[in-house]
Amino acid sequence: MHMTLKPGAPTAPANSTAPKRRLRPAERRLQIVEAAVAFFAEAGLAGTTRDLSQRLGITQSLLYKYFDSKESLVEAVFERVYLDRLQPEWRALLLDRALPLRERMLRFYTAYTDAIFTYEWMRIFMFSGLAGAQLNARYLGHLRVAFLEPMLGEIAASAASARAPDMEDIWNLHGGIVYLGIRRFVYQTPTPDDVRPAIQRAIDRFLRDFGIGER
Amino acid sequence: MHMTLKPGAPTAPANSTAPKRRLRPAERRLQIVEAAVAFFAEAGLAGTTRDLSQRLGITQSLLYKYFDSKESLVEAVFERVYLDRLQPEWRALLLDRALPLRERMLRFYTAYTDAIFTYEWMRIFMFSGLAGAQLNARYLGHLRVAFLEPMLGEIAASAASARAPDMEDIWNLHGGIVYLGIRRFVYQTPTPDDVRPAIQRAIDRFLRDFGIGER
DNA sequence: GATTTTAGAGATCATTTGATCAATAAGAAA
DNA sequence: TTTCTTATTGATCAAATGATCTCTAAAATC
Repeated sequence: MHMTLKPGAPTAPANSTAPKRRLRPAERRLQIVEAAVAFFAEAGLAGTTRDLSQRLGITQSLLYKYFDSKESLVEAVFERVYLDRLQPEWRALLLDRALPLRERMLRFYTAYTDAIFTYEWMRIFMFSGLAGAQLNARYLGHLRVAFLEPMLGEIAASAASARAPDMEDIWNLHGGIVYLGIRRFVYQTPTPDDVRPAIQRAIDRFLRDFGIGER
Repeated sequence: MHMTLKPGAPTAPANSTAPKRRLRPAERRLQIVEAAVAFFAEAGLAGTTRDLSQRLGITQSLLYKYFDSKESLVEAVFERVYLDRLQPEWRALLLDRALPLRERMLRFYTAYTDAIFTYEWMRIFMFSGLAGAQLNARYLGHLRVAFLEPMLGEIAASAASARAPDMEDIWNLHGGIVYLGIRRFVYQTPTPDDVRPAIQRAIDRFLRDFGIGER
């Protein structure tokens, strides 16, 4: 018997509302990329072009009209998934001393987890990390410089106690929060529907430790 | 061009010290499983049997003398990787009130991260999680019942303040620590060589939050 | 040393899968 | 309506890959 260990095509109905019509290139391309995001998130980056095309209700060869290779399709998927997830204004939010630091961090992590706690993002990020894609390192570097380091600076500035956090403390806070998404979407283990209470407690715990009271 | 997105066989020298001799079945089987652990950790569970056999310096067909299918080989890999990682005595350690709680938690997480912060374990755990293997959920369930819930109980018992942690707080602590390994082995991003200081700070921060002083 | 057992190699099969290309028909242009 | 463009299909290729089978030679047994 010929067995493969890849997840393959999980029971996915071919687009049942099949108009079977010719689409304008731009539309079709977008449709393909969006389906590919969902498909690769589920099946992994080793998912086959045939399974993807079946899910779209188009022929496999049509994919090659829009992408030179599977690799370039995956690249388009990355672009689509990563693009515009990190909002530059979050930086201003974190630095806005008109707001209490706790409030700023709460808002930041609420917005951040709203953005990345999706089945597609979480899993594709993991898949690409495991595949050794440079993207992840760049993403985390950007995250650190644009948001986490400013956050660290603000906490240090507010810290009443002698102790101030270092970058590893920040990563610890960050990891504790992100782990919620990993449990939910990678390990597919039960997690609270609303993650905000857990996040709030994590942030409060963190700030309290550096002498920044809730009140 | 025929391109595949799988990591394939990363520049791995075929066992250069090739004695090329006949091994007794038990030895050969073990040799295969150990090589498979390293190989699948690197290439993912979709790595090919041919690449694995090449790395071992044996023929691909020989693998099938020892395993019915690739699937059963992967199962043997799981068994090898998961088996005996979690030491039952850690539970007794966590419950040993002769030791300060902080000390118990410190020792537990030192032992735990010593056990799982390896390239093989971290990556194979992620791969199998993404592949939808039930194993991960079972593992985490076991971890929770055997260690994390006892830990939660001990913290609640020691908590001076009115507030006591709930399971999500424990997962937050746990996630913050495990994230170190994810950064190192999955995202392959720089992390401190010695993780103990960061772990110590995370534990102290946690305990302090529930009124359990270091001193 | 002769005989038997079986670990291992090598060839090969059947699918799978990324990719290509000529033929077709849907829709726009005339 | 007719003509033209091109999105889409269907057939096909070549390489990759899990699996099987026969044969050989190393080691165990006598």
